[in-house]
Amino acid sequence: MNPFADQIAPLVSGCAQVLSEKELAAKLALGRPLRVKLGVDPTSPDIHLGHTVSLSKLRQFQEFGHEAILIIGDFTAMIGDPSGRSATRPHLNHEQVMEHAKTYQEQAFRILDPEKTTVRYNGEWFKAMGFEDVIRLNSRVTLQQMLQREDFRERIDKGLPVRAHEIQYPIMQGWDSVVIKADVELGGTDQLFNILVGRDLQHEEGQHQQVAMMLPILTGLDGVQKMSKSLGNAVGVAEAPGEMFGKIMSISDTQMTDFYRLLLHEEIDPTMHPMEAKKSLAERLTTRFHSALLAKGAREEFELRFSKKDLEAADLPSYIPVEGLPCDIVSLGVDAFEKSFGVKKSRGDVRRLVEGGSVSWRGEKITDPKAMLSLEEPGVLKLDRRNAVKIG
RNA sequence: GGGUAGGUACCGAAGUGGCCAAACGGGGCGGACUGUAAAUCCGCUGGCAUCGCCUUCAGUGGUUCGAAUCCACUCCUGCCCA
Repeated sequence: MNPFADQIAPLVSGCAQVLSEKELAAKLALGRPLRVKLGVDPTSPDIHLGHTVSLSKLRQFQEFGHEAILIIGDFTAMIGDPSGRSATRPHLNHEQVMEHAKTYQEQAFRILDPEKTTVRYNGEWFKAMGFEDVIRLNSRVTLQQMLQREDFRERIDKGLPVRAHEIQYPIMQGWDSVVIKADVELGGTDQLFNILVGRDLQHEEGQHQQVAMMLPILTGLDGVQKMSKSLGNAVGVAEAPGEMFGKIMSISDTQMTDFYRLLLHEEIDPTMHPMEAKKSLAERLTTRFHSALLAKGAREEFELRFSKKDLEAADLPSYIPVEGLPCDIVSLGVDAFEKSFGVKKSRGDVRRLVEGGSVSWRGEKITDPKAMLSLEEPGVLKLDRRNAVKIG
């Protein structure tokens, strides 16, 4: 009896596209564990919720007894995946990439089972290739194929540069599949092109072609672009419970549908108030990456601070001004941002916050940037929407 | 290699000798309203300081009382030709 035969439905569920289901069924019918590839490029040090969509699918394969191969693209990260990009990515050196790779792998294991995961760095084989090998590899694809990509086309139409190394990216990602003899490759829908190149190259090498399984792309906090750390719209899996909860609370109602589907694999209860549904979403996701206890705490803290607006009772960082600092509101604000939140603000930034009416001391709004605070009494200094500190 | 069009703040884009820290739009931030939602309205969006000062319009040097704007050279990009 083939242990994998009836896995097709659950494996395909949640995918945006599978090329093809028939091939997947055929592979499962072989009765052996499949080699399932997922590649991640450590272009930033953190994994975010967007990554977890495909990581979870890989996890599912693992649980079904297949072999999960996580490719850390230490070489490809230096080029940067051009998928969906309207500009060349900034070049990262190998040292930076390896630095990121460490935390990346650790964070990926918050979703994957480390025991059952094979981790491979693609520098392992790319570093060993000589120029001759590169040429040989390049001769397998045509320029026209590479230029079919929408993102390149768009750049060409707009007169923006497409650099020669960028077209190497899909070839490299494809070669990864050849090296590890992948049966299946997972990726976001934006990976379709890259994954198909993998199929072509496998075919050229006389291998069976991998099945492409594309997962939907999660939109970031801006509700427009895909979640990405470099776009500043991401929720990192390693973020503190409070941060995570708060960020999820800021998504729009329309986006919630996707978050529910892609991250919880369910539909929103239509009878639920949207805000309640969002709190529940935030709490469940925070539980997933931290714990039920911390998630509950984050929720309570959130309600206290933002719903009841009770800053006094909230658990705020306490702040002690540096010795000899003048007690005018701007100096204090700049120092507090830096000390308590690690955020560097210019005096102008803080002055604008004051003038904009976002700063308050002991519950009283301060709009005069020249105001002096007497710090004799303890109290709460509210700096902006989400940052406040306790003094004294 | 030749021709040609360009390089302005986070992005797009005006400005082509003084009124330019630089129009306008987007984005971002803040406020009001809310549910840290959406929509809407208002304000802010180089740095430091009380008029004011300082650093910015690819880079370097120059012309000028005065340059983002003119000149020279350099670097970078697109397009056309070879």
